[in-house]
Amino acid sequence: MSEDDTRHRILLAAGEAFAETGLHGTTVREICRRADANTAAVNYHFRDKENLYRESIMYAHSAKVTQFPMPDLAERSSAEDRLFAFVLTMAKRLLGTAEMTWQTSLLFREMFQPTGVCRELVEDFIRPHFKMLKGILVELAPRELSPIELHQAVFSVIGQVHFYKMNRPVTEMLVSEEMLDQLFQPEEIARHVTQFTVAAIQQSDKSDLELPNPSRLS
Amino acid sequence: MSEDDTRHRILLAAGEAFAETGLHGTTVREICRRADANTAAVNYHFRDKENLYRESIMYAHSAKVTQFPMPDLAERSSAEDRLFAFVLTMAKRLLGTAEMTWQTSLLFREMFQPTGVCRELVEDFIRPHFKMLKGILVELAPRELSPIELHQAVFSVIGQVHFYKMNRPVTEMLVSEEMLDQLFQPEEIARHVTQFTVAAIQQSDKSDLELPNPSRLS
Amino acid sequence: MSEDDTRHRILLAAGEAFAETGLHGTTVREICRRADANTAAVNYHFRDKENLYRESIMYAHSAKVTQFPMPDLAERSSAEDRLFAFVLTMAKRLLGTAEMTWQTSLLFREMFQPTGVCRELVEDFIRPHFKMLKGILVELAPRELSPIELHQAVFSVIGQVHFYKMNRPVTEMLVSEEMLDQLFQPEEIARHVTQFTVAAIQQSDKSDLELPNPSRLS
Amino acid sequence: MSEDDTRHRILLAAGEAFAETGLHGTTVREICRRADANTAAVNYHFRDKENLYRESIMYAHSAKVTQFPMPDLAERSSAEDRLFAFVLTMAKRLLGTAEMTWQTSLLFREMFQPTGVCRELVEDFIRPHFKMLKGILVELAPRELSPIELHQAVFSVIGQVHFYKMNRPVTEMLVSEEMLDQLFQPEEIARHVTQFTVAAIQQSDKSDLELPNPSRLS
DNA sequence: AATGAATGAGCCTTCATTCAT
DNA sequence: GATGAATGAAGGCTCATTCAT
Repeated sequence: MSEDDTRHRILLAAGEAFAETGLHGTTVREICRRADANTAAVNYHFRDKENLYRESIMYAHSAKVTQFPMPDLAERSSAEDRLFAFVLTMAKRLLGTAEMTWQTSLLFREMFQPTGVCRELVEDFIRPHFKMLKGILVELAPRELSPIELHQAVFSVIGQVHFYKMNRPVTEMLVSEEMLDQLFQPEEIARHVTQFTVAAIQQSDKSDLELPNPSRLS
Repeated sequence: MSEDDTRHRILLAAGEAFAETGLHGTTVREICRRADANTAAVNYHFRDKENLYRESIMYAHSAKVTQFPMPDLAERSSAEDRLFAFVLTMAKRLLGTAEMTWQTSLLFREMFQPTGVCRELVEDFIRPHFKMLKGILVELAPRELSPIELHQAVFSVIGQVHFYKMNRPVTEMLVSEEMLDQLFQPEEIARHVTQFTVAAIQQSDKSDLELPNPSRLS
Repeated sequence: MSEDDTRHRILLAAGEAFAETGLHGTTVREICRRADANTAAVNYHFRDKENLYRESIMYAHSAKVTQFPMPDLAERSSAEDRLFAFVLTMAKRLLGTAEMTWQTSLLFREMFQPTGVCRELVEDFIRPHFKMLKGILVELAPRELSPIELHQAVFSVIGQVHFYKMNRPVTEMLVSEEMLDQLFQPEEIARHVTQFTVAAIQQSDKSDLELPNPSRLS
Repeated sequence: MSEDDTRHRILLAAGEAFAETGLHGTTVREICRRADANTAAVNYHFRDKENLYRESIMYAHSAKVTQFPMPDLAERSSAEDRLFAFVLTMAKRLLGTAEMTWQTSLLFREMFQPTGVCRELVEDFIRPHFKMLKGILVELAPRELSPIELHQAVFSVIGQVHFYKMNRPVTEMLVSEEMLDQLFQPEEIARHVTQFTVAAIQQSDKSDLELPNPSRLS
C-alpha cells in the first residue's frame, strides 16, 4: 500500500518531468524530489531510469485512454457522427483538461523519436484506432477510394488534430489570446476538422485538380 | 580557412546529433568526435554548448530555406497553383532529400518545446509564411471567412503537411513499405493536401453540418 | 560512523592541502587522494570546494583553540604574568607541535587576504582576544594611554609574535640552525616578547623621543 | 621598444593580479587582458607562467627599493635616528602610496611560502638589511647583547612593522575608521616602533623578569 | 521493504601552452 | 617579432546507481 503509493507517486512525477524536459533532461533526483521519495526509490521500484521512462509512457497513455474512452461508435447513426465522435475523443485526449497535458506531450516525444516503447503502443492502441478511422472514412466517401487515397485521408484527419498539440507554443506567438482560447477548444476542433474532412471527401468523386507540372518549382 | 572549416564541421555534426538526441542527450564529446575536432573546440568557437545548440538551429533553418526557396507565387495564375507551390515547398523542406532530414527534426524539437531560439525563427520566417498562406486561402474561399475560420483552415493545411514529418516512424509500423514510398513523396503530399484543402474550402458556403449535441460523448 | 570518518578525513586532508597551496592551488582530486576518498566525496559531504575551504578554516581554528586553550588569566597575580600567559598561548597556537602547523598557516592565508570566512572568526575569537590583550596592557601601563597608544602597543605585541609564524622560511636562510631551535621555542618567544613589551610600556611615562624631522628621508 | 613596452605592461599587470589572487588564482588570460596584450604574449616574453611569476616578484621588489631607497644612515648622528630612518623606509615600502601596495603583497605571499624566488631576494636584499638593523641595535643597547638576544630584538622590530602590512583587513574589522588612518601612517608607525624599541632595549640591562614557571600553563 | 551514504563514470568547461602564419 | 587559432590535459561538479543496513 505505502509501497504502491510511493511507486505511483514516482510514476506521476516522472511523467510530468519527462514531458517537460525529456529523458535526458530529467534527473532521477528531480523526479524523486517531486515525488517526495528517496533517491534510491527509482532504482528500487523501477530498476532503471530508462525503464521508468518506458513505464511512465505506458501509464501516460492508459491514463488518457481511461480518462477519455472512445465512445461506442456503433450506436451512432451516420458516418459523420462517428467521425465527429472519433475526432472529439482524440482532441480531448491531446489537449485534455488544462494542467493534465503532460501525458500527451510525453507520447508525442516518443512518437517522434521512438525509443522502443512506441512499438507496443502502436500494436495495442494505435493500429485499432487507425483501422477504426479508415472504416469511418470508407463509409463517408461517395466512391470507393484506392488504398493510397484512403491512407491520405486518414493522415489528413490525424494531421489536422495533431496540429493543435504540436504547435501550441508557436501559435501563441502568432494569434491573439482571445482567439487562442476559442481555437483550442476540443469541441471546436472536432467540429472544424469533421466539417473540413467531410467536405473534402465528399468532393472526391469530382475530377482531379489540374495542377501545373511540378517539375520546376523548387 | 581551416578556421571556418572546423567551425562549420562542428555546426553540421552538432545539428545531426542534436536532432537525434536533443540538447541534453547529446554530449559535446560526441559532437566533436563526429566533427573530428578537439573537445575544446565547441567552447572555443561557440562559447557554450547551449549557444552551439542555438546556432545549429538557426543554421538548420537557413540551410533548408536556401535549399528549397519559396518560389515567386505572384507569377502563378490561380490560387490553387499558389497553394500547391506553397505546400510543395513546405513538404520538400520537411522531408528533404533522404539523409538530410536532421534539420527539420531539430526544428520540430524546438517548435514543440521552445527554448527561446524559436521566437526568433517565428518572427523572421514563420510569421511571413503564415500570412502568405492566409492570403492564398482567402482567395480560395468562395465567401469571406471569419478570422476563426481562416485560422482553422490555415491550421488544417499545416497540420496535414506536418503529419508526414511527425509520424514517419509510427506510419512505418502501420503501412506496407511500397505504399510508404509513394505516400511520402513531396509531390504526392502536395497534390493530395492541395486537392483535399481546395475541396474542403470550396464547400464552405454550404450550410454547416448538423452535428449531434456534443454534450455527452466522452 | 564510517560517515563521519570519511568526512573528517577529508577535512584534515583539505586543511593540510589548502595550507600548502591555497584555495586555487589545491585540487579536489588531490584532497581526496590524500584522504583516500572518492572524488565525489567532497561534493557529497561539503557541497562545494569553496565550502570545504570555509569549513576547513573553521575547523583549523577550533582545533588550535581546543589544543591550546587560553588559561584563566583572572587567577594570575600580576599583569606581567597575565601577559606572559597570553603570549605563550598565542605562540603555542601559532607554532604548535612540529607537524601540526598547517592550521595556522591556513589561518594566516585567510587573514592576509580574507575570503569572507575571516569575518566570522574575527567576531567570534579575535575580537575577544583583542580586548583581553588591551585590558592587560592598560594595567601594565604606568599612566593612562591614549586609544591610539593603546592600539599601537597591542599591535606591537601581536606583531612580535606573528613574526615567528610568518618568517620561519626566511629566517632559516639567515640564522644558524642551532640558534633557530632556541629562537622558535614558544616559551622563549613568550619570555622575550613579554620582557620586551613590559620594558617598553613601563618607559612610556618618559618624555617622547625627539626625532629628526621626517620630512625628507625617503 | 614596442616589444619592451608590451613586456613591461605584462609585468605590471601580472604583479597586480598575482598580488590579488596568487599564482594559482590568476589566469594568463586575465593578465593579458589587463595588459591589453595577446594571450600568447606571456609565453612569448616570459616562456612560462611560473617564470613570469618569478620575474614579477623580482620586479616588485626592485620597484619598491627604487621608489623608497634606504637613506644613507652613516650621516645620521644617533642610533635612534638611524633606527627611525630604517623603520620609516621599511614602513613606506610596505604600505607605500595608496594603490601601489601590490608589490609588497606579492612579496609577502612569497616570503610566507617561498617558491624559490625568495632565496635570491634574501641574499641580495634581505640579508644586508638584516645586518644593518643588527648594527643599529647593537649600538642602541646599553650592554653587549648575546646573539640570541640580538636576533630577538631584530625580530621584534621587523615583526612590529610587518603587522601593519599583514593585518590591515582584520584591523579594519576591529578599529574605527578614523583611528585606522592615523595608525597606518608610515611616519606614525616609524615613530611608535622606534620609541617602543628604544625603550625596550635600553631597559635590557635591568634584571630579567621573574616569570612563573611556564610548565603548566597550557 | 526501503533508505541514506557513498561512488565511478562522465559531464561541460577552462587552462596554459603551442604552432602556423 | 608577434599573434590568432587551436588543443591536450585537467578542473570542479553532477549523474544514475549500488550497497549495507
